[in-house]
Amino acid sequence: MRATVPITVNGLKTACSQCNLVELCLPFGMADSELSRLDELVGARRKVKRQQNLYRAGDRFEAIYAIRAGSFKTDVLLEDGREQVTGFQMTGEILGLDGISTETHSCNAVALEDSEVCVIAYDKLEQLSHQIEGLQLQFHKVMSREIVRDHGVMMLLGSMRAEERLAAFLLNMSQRFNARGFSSQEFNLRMTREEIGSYLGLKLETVSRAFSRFQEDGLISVQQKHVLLLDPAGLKRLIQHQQGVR
Amino acid sequence: MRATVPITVNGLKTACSQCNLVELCLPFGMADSELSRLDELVGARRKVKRQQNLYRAGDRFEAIYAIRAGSFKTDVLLEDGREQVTGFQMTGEILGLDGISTETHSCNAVALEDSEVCVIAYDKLEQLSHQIEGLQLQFHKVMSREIVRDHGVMMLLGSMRAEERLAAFLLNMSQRFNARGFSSQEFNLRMTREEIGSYLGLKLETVSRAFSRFQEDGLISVQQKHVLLLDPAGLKRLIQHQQGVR
DNA sequence: TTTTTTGGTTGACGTGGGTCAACGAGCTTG
DNA sequence: CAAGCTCGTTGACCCACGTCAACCAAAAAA
Repeated sequence: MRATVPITVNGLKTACSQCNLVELCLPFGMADSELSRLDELVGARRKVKRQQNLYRAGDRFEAIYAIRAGSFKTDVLLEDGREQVTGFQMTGEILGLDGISTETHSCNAVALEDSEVCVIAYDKLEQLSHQIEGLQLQFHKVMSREIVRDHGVMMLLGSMRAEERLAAFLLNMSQRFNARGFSSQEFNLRMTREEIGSYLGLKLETVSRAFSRFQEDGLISVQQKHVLLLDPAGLKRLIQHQQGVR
Repeated sequence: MRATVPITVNGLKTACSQCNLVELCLPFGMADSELSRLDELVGARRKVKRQQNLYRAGDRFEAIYAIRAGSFKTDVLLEDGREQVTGFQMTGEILGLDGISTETHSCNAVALEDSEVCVIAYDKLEQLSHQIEGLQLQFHKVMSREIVRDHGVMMLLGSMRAEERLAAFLLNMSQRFNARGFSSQEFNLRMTREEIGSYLGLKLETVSRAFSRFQEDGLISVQQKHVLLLDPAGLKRLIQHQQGVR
């Protein structure tokens, strides 16, 4: 079998070996020799405009997606209309893993801004995992990381008070922006207060008040979606020393 | 390579092909021809007494575990002592997936009763997944199912009120007992009110009060850990129609 | 530019569930 | 079988966060 370099709709090569996100994405930690073989994995890129769905709960599962540009939220809806945001995803992160188990997506993925993803056909991934030593392990690590992340969110939702939740959220965003070469102290959130609230199990008013409180206390400076972390250590202390409600 | 039948400490064969839990466990859905090859996967069984740890956060990750008998809880601890139970596991379910990502376990697994697990060396699983067609897919499905389950817990913690959470918990237990050939209406819980509370993001008093309320309303009959679901449909309605707090 | 819409902030007030405390029922251990 | 546990139940009280509502800023539309 020969690896062919796939061509996308917009005529750009979608080669993992040439992507600057390797460090963050599925191929992380793979040997160069293996990496070049990966190029046949990514079929095409797909653009998703702000507010559009990459996939919806109920859609047949066929591929997973690596975010090349932009960001997403995933959420679950209850029959009665209640929404729970289950995560926010940034470049290099993988979307769609929820679909493997039942071959049907179980949540919605919505672009928070105009974004672009690499489409990774799942059957091809399965095949290549059999052949490329490192790919299987990496993929397992990606899934496992998602499980660990989810446990962190459960901790947050189950055992922390409002301000602790927001502090944890801000520190997490900071760390992820930093990993992508952006400032860890200053960044623009892509989601609304309501979406943050849904993720943190709080109402938007509570999120807004917590932001204001942090600003009063000199921990951060906020203006709409623009956040400046003035005292990250202070935020960390907030999480560790404050005793929980539950 | 020849498959050898491994012998455990207690002299019993640990063969997936002869295990009555195949329907629920990792081998689910695999062809008979593939199944027999699986027997070399399970190294040994390990007994874990009530209250003992199968593994702890920080332990080096080497194996995943399939529950042969008994049940477990997994939890995460915060520096300040707060505990969040992230799940309860029953026979046929897989423990330890959290360890793959960092090669270190990120949570604790504690037996809720005297239990026994099949030890599946992870490196062997990786190898065999390369060779056995169906094993890789099944393993991916198991991990994906865990992710979907976690999203369900987030929904519960983030968007439901106390009674809804307990109703969802009871229905989930009921369904899982049923899948194991036990009554879906009558069962004995293995965990304390405090552990249920930690899982549901509630205090034990709140859990206890919700149990009492359900009994008053004729939805269930409880006596300590013994539960009888008198009106499962009523519990379901409670989740769907009650409007959430958040 | 003005108008409209969407998102964010803030205040006043209400309540679900947390806190604290007493008590009782099973289990275990001597 | 008493003594000491652990676990579960229930009541009284309280507070963190939800609810409702007014208002403002930014962004989008006209």
